Amino acid sequence: MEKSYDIAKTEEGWYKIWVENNLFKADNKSKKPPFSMILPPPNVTGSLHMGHALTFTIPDIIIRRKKMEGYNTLWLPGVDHAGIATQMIVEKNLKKENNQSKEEIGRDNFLKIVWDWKDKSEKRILQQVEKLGLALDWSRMKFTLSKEMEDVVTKVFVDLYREKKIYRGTYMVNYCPSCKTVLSDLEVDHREVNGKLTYIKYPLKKDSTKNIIVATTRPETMLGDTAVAVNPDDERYSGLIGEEVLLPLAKRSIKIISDNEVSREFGTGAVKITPAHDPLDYSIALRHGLEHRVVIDQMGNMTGDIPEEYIGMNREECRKQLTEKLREKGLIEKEEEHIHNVGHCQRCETAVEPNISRQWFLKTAELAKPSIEVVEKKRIEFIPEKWEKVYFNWMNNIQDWCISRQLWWGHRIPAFYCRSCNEIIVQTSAPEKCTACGSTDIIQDPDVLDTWFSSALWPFSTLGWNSGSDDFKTFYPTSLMATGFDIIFFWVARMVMMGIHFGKDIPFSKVLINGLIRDEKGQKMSKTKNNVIDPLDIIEQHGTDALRFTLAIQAVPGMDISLSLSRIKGYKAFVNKIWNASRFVIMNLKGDESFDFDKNRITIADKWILHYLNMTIKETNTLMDNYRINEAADLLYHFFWHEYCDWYLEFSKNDINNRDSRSVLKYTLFRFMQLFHPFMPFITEEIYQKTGAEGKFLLNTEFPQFRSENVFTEEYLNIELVKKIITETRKTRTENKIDPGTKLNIFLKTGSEKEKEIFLRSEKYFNFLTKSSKTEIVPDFSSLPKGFRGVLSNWEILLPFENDEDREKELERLKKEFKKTDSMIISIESKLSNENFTKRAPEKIVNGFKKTLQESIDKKTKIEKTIKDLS
RNA sequence: AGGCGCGUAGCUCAGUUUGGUUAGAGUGUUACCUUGACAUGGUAGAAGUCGGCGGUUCGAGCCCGCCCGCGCCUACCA
Repeated sequence: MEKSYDIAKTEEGWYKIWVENNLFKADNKSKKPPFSMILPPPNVTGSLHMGHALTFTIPDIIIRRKKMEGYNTLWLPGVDHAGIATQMIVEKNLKKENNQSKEEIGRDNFLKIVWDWKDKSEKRILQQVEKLGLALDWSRMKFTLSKEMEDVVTKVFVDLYREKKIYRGTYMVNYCPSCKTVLSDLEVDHREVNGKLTYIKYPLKKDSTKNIIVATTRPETMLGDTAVAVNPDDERYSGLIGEEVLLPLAKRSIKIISDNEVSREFGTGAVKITPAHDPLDYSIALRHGLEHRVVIDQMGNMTGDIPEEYIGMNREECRKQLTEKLREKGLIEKEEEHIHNVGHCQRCETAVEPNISRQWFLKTAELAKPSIEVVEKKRIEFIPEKWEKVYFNWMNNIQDWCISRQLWWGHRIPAFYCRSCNEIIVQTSAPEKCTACGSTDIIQDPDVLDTWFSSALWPFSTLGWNSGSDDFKTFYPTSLMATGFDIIFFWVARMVMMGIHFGKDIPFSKVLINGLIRDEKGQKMSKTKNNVIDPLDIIEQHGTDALRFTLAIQAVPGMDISLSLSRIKGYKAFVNKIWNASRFVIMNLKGDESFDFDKNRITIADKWILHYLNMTIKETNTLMDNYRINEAADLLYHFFWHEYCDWYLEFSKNDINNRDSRSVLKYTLFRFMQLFHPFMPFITEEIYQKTGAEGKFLLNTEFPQFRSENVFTEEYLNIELVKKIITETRKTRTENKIDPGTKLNIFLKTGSEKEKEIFLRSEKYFNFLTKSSKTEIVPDFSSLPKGFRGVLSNWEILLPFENDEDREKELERLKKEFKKTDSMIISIESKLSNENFTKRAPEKIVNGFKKTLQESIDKKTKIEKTIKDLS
C-alpha cells in the first residue's frame, strides 16, 4: 500500500463499478422493508454548489446505512426543467449569438433550441452530481418535462379543473416586467428600498383653493387614480367624504371615499387609490366598485388614457418628470426619505409591478386542511421539529396559487378556447371541435404552468402513479425528504397537498431540513462577494470523502454551516489517517486471520477494543436512528483516531504474532470501514477491497450492530486504568524534558493489590508506550534514588533524576499540582457536606463524587509526602 | 408589526431536547520528537466569568424571566 493516500486514484474508479454492479438499483418486487427517497431535482440550468453537496450528502449517508441494515432502498434521481431560469438563459444566448428574439423564430423552433440546450446542460449537472458518490438509482432517472411527467401533470390539471379546484380569473397578480410573466407570491422577494414619500396636493373640486394631501411612494401611479380614501373614523376628513377632487395633470375628478383599511397614522391619513397598480388599492376598489385604470403596461412603461407626454415612458422616468411638473405647479407639499418594502422578482431582481390580468389559479384552502392535519398528527415529521411552526404558519394563511406563467418552456396548460363561442375546454388532449358549438376554430392557452406545479407532483409522478406501477405500490409513500428550509413553502407544502390528494397518502413521512452553507465568516456565499466555495474544487483538491465528512460532522439538523477550508483540510488529514492506520493493519496481516477468533486466545487489549467498539456501534446506531448524523460522525472520528489509532494500534504492536489478535485487528478495521462507509464511501471501499472482500462490496455487508458476545466490561475498565498510568508516566517524562528516545528504568508504587495485578497483566503495553527498559513495582520509594514523580489516585511514578538540578523544578511542579488537587477536594467536599445534595441527588452521582474525592485525597497525601521527601 | 434562531477557546463551531463528577472538535498556538502505519504525523501542554442580570434547584452552558448584540423568515401601511 502506498505511504500516503492518493485521492484521485481511489475516488475515480469506484462509482462506475458500483453503478455497473447495480448496487443502487431498487427492486420493486423485494420482500424487504422499503426505504425510499426522491432526490430534490437540481435545476437543469444549474451547476453543483455547496447547497447541493449538503442536501445530497446527508440523505446519501442515511440511505447507504439503511441499505446495509437490510432495507430495500430506492433513491430516485431527476432533473428540473426550471421554467423561467432556463428560458431566460436560452433567450439570452439566442440574442447574443444570432441577435434573434424568441418571437422571431417562433415557439416551436425556440423550444427545439431549449431542448438541445437542456440535453447538454443536464449532462453537465449530472456529471457533477455523480462526483459526490451518491447511491442513486440511475435506471429510474426522471425529468420534470418528459412525456411521462407531462401525462401526469395534464391529468392532474384536468382532474383539479373538474373538481373546481383550478379556476381561471382576473385578479391582481405580481408581474415581472423583465421576465414578462406573472409570478406567484412566493416568487416575489420583499426588500427594503430607500425611497421617497411624496406628499401631493389634490385640489377640491368645489373649492380649488383647498386641497387634500395624499402621500405616495409612486407618484406616477396617480394617473391611474380613481379615488382618494380616508379612514371613516378620521375626524380630519369627516366633512370631505363624498366630495370630489381634481386629479392634477389628468383632467379628471375623483371621489373621496372612506375605508377601514386606511391607516390614520400613515402619511396624512389620506391615500390615493390606484386600483390597477396596487394590491391594497385593488381590494379597496373591489369593495367600492371603483373603476380600474391601467396606466403602466407589462413592460413597465406608461400607457392608457394619460397625458400624451408620458405615454411609452418608463415608470421610473415618469416618476421623476411627473414630480417635477407637480412641483412647478406648487402641488408638492413635501418629500420625505422613506424606507419601504418593495417586491422584487426572485429570478432577475426587477421590482415587480402589481398587475391585473387573467390567470389560472389553484384553490388551496381545501387541500391545505388535510395537509395540516397529517403534520399535527405526526404522520409527517419535520426534523428538527421547529420547522413545523413555519409550515403551519404558512398553511394556515395560505392564498390561492397563481399557476399560469407567460412562458414557453414548461408544461402547456391543457385549456382550449373556442374562438367562435368562447367556450373553455379543459381536457388531456386537444379537442377537434368545440364541445359547445362544434367550431374547429380552437386555440390552446399559450401559457405554461409554474415550474413548482410539476415539482409538487414529484414524489408520485416519478414512481409511475399514473400507470399504477409496482414502483408506486412498493415505494410510495416515500420515507424521507431531505431539503433546505428555503423551499418548505415552494415545494414541501405543495408536495404534501398534492400527495395526499392524488397519491391518496402522504408523500413522505419525514422531512429532514438542512441549513444554509455560509463561508467561514458566517456570510452567505454569493458571486458578488466572491466568497463562493465550489464543491468541485474541493473535491479535486481534498476529495469527496473529506468534503462529505466535513459536511456531515458540521450538519446540525436545521442549522446553517460555516464552511472553512481549514476544517476541510483537517478532515482530509483524517482520511489520510484512516489510510495509514489501515495500511498498518494490512501490512501486518498474514492471511490466516479469521473473524471467528478464539475468545480465550485474544489479549486484554483486544477485549478492551472489542468492548469499546461495541459500545460505540450502539451509540452510533442510536444517533443515526435519530438523524443526529453530525454527532455520529463526531463520535466515530474521535473513537477511530484517539482510541483505535492512538491506543489500540500501539497495543497491538506487541501482539502481532498472535493469530487471534491479528484477527481482532482485521475484524475491527472491517467494522470501521462499515461504520465509515456511509460517510466516506470511497476510501472505505478501497480499503475493504484490499483486505479481501471477495467480490462483495461494503454496501452489501450488514451494518454493525451491538453484539452481546463482545461485552468485556472488566477488561475495558482495566485497560482504561493502564491508559491513565501510561499517560501520567509520559507526562512526567515530557514535563521534565526527558529525551523521548531514552529508555528508562521506571519505578511504580500502588496501594491497591488488585490494581497491581491488573497492571502486571498489561505491563508489556506500559513498557512499550513509556519507553521503559525495566519497570519495578516497589512497596516504598524511600530506598530508591530521588527522581521525578508522577501521582495518580492509587499510583505513584518515579523516574530517577539524571542530575541534581532537576530537583527544584520537580518541587515546583509538585507544588502546583498540590494546589490544584487541593482546590478540587475543597469543592467536592463542600458538595458532599451538603445534606440536600446527598439526600436528593441520585446515588450514582453521589457515589461518583465520593470516589473522586477519595482519589483526590489519596493523591494529595502522596504529593505532600513526595514534596517532603524532595525538600 | 409578528415569528424563529444565534451569542461557548484567538478564529469557525458541537454539546442544551433528557440539568449531574475536571465543557468538547477543527484550526491556530507552546515545548519536545525525521521512533520501522501516518510530519496530512506523534507525545505532553496552554487557552473558556458557556452574551449580561435575576430566578427555580442540593446542583444550571442546559430549565424559567428580563435585558443587550446579531441574523433569518413571514406581512398589503400607501
